Amino acid sequence: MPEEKQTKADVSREKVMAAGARIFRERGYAGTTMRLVADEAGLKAGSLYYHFHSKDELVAAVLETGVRSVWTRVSHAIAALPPSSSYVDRLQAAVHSHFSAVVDYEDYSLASRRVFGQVPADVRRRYAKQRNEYGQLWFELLNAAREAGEIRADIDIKLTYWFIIGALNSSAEWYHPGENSLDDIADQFLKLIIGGLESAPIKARMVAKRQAK
Amino acid sequence: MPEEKQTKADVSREKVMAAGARIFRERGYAGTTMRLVADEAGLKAGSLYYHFHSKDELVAAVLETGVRSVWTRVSHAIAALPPSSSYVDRLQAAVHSHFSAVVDYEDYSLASRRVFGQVPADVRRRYAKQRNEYGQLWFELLNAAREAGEIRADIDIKLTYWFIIGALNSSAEWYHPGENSLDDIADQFLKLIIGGLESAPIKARMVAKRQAK
DNA sequence: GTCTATATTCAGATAGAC
DNA sequence: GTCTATCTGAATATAGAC
Repeated sequence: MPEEKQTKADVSREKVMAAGARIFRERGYAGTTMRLVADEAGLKAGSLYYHFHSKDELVAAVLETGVRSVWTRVSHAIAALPPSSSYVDRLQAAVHSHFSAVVDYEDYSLASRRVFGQVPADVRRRYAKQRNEYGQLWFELLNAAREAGEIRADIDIKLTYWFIIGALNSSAEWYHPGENSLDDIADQFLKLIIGGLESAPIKARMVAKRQAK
Repeated sequence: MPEEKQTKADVSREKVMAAGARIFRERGYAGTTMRLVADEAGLKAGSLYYHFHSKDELVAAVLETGVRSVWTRVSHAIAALPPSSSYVDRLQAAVHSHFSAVVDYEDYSLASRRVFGQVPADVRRRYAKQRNEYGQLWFELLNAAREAGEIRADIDIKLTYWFIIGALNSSAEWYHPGENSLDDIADQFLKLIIGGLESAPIKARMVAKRQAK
């Protein structure tokens, strides 16, 4: 095999990208300077251009890595379920794995959130396309769950998607490891998403009312 | 009365601030130049400094206006309810008014989202303080609802707050007037927040299971 | 591969005329 | 109040030594 290991260039490239994610996350697109990225990566500014031909190429790589990481995690989590799993089970796996990925790759997640809308139009288009492809996974899941009667039929799927993803993605903004465990938060989110806020007595009354009709 | 109307300076100041919100929203903190803001406001760059002594002062005003607008809208909506209203009613009013304010003041909402974390530390501190004060309104509401037994007791209030606010605030990112009406979306969000995703039959089964214990 | 220059462009902010 | 003109610092990107 020609390349069995990472070359020195691969290692440096990854370091530069990780540094980029950190700085883009903190300072946005225009606020990030190649000097700051270089410092964070332990290089000099000029050296970055050996790995990325421009700032745009760097930010594109960060964005791309961000979606891909989450996407991979979520699709693996769903694929790992037994085939007999219900759609609600699958949704739970998706919520849990998306949330944990957003937190684990927080530099990339937050960098994406922050610089999307600030990057040049062509970079944004490529990234939006990729993000929509990942979104398809959710659409199909939600649609299937609805057709199977496992989730309510009176709510728009696209809206549901935005709602869930919006809530989950914003978690990287405030999550501090240590306060609550990641699993704990994911479980509470699941309860909210699936069961909603209403308390059991109220829920029972609502259900009774609906069934009385 | 000394000032019965807005002075010319007031009018210009507001124009500059609105222009600032638009540009900060689109390009982030560092990506926004005083020249771009001036263009948008129909002035020359130098003239901005008559109204705001620095870029930081401008961004601080935009952030401050953003929270204040939403806060005012939400507290008025709650105050307008009959005193006999349930906590769930109040929550519904809060969700609806927060959502509609975020959409109505979308330049300010999105500018805040995007530049928070990019602005100088002292500006960020002031804004975070104000945002937390607004958050108190939600904490108190959610706590009261829980104590009254109207919402489930097995979920952390702070988490619930982040969940709801995260979902609502992200709406400014994708909302396009015309597709769905604002009220329609707000209603669907309410259904999700209060009742959750689960369909009526599943909900009934869950409730029955819980009551059987 | 990474370094030390350096060119070129453009930003925030000020001064003073109108 | 708004303009024009300009100072000063800092950014991206390149060139060429090591």
